[in-house]
Amino acid sequence: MSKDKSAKIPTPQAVRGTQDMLGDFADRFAHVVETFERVRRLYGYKRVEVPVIEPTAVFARSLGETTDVVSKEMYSFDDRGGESITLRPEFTAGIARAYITNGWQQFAPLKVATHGPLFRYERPQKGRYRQFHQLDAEVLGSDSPLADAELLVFADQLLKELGIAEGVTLTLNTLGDAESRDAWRAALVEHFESHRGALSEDSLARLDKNPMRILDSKDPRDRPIADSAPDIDAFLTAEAQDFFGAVTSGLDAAGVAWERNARLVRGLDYYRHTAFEFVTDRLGAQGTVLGGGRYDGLIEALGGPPTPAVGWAAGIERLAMLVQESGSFRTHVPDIAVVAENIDCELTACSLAAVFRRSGFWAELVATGSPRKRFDRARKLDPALIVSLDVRDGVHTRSIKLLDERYNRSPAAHAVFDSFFSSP
RNA sequence: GCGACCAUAGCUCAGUUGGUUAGAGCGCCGGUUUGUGGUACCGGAGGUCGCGGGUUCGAGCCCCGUUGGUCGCCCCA
Repeated sequence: MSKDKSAKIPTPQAVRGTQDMLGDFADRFAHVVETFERVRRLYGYKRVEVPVIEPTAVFARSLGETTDVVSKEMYSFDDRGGESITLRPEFTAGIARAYITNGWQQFAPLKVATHGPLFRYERPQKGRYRQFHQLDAEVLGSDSPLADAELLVFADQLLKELGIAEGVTLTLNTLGDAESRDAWRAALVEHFESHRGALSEDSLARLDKNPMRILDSKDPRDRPIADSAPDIDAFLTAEAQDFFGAVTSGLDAAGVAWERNARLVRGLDYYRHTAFEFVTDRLGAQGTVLGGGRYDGLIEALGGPPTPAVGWAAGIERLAMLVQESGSFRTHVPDIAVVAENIDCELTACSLAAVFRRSGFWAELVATGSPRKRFDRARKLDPALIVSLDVRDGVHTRSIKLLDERYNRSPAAHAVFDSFFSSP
């Protein structure tokens, strides 16, 4: 063997913006997914699975004119057949594609839910990763405002059951129908053009590319101009007004609190009517916990029949961080620690631990290292019950002690323990 | 793509105006307290000070570059 340290094999690093999860955080992550799976069933959302990879066209089409996003922020590559493939940066486009190519129109209106990894080539920061994970819920083929309302009530219940609704606000806006939206957009452009000289450099660029985005600019120079810009309300058609009214009435009827945010916009043209975000100030610059809206124009943009649809997505990592902060999720600890305090007890302890496990208890066996320190190490596992096996002066001893008074399976564990030592 | 801050033991960090052999706590391993106990004490293993250059008699410390991380901007489907 070489003693030359320079010959040491370098360990490859994790890909930038990806993360490894262990223990508590991974448990919280799973808890978020499990809660989502439970609640979506209460609302009758079918489970749907779509590929992680799609032809690049699926996302390029759905993202339309925002060329920066398509060209710079997607993980795309050519496969061996020369086809351009993209790792999904969102769920909606893939689900819309599946809806069209599988003829799921026959099930409309179709309520579906899924979760899994997504990929975006962005600069990592708090709550923002290159591989991240989302929960997703969509209703395809319904033009009813009650579909929007139900989707939001679902989201609200999810956050409440996760115990993180405190400090999270549902902010809501309408983008109107195509006619309303176009009229509003034109009025905004006119307003911003008239204040062109006072806008920030960033917003001047937005004025050409995506003028509605000036409304939520963070630059203090833009705020007065953005705040004095016209709201969409004056441009809403009667139908659009009724639609928004029906959504908010549905929310009120279901007891879901909401706030109007007339500055909440969506950059893409296929978004219509409802736009919403559940926001918090506890996640740094990434304040959106769950967001979505109605995208009546998307499926048509992908070459399908005109199909109204509405949906939302939520970042699992962000939800897991909020779960951590709220302390609403208890760390998993073992039911029982079985300690062999003497070498002659190790096999018995091993056998007893196996019996506990077969009886449905999470049992940890502590039978290595210094015998004198095993009990202390077992205590540090924070089990509900602790079982000690020892040999004192040649006599085998055993004890089982309850450490967590709230633990309700203690009698069952005692029964297993007694039975183990009374059987021949 | 832009900016700020950071990088020392497995983890969290200290390390003075640049000055002998780089430290602590936690964790890990072993031993002692012949004990129903999360204690205390003793000992041990573990470090290319992110990497590469430079300045200097001398660099963990100063300078340049680089890589990575964090946070923010842009973007946000």
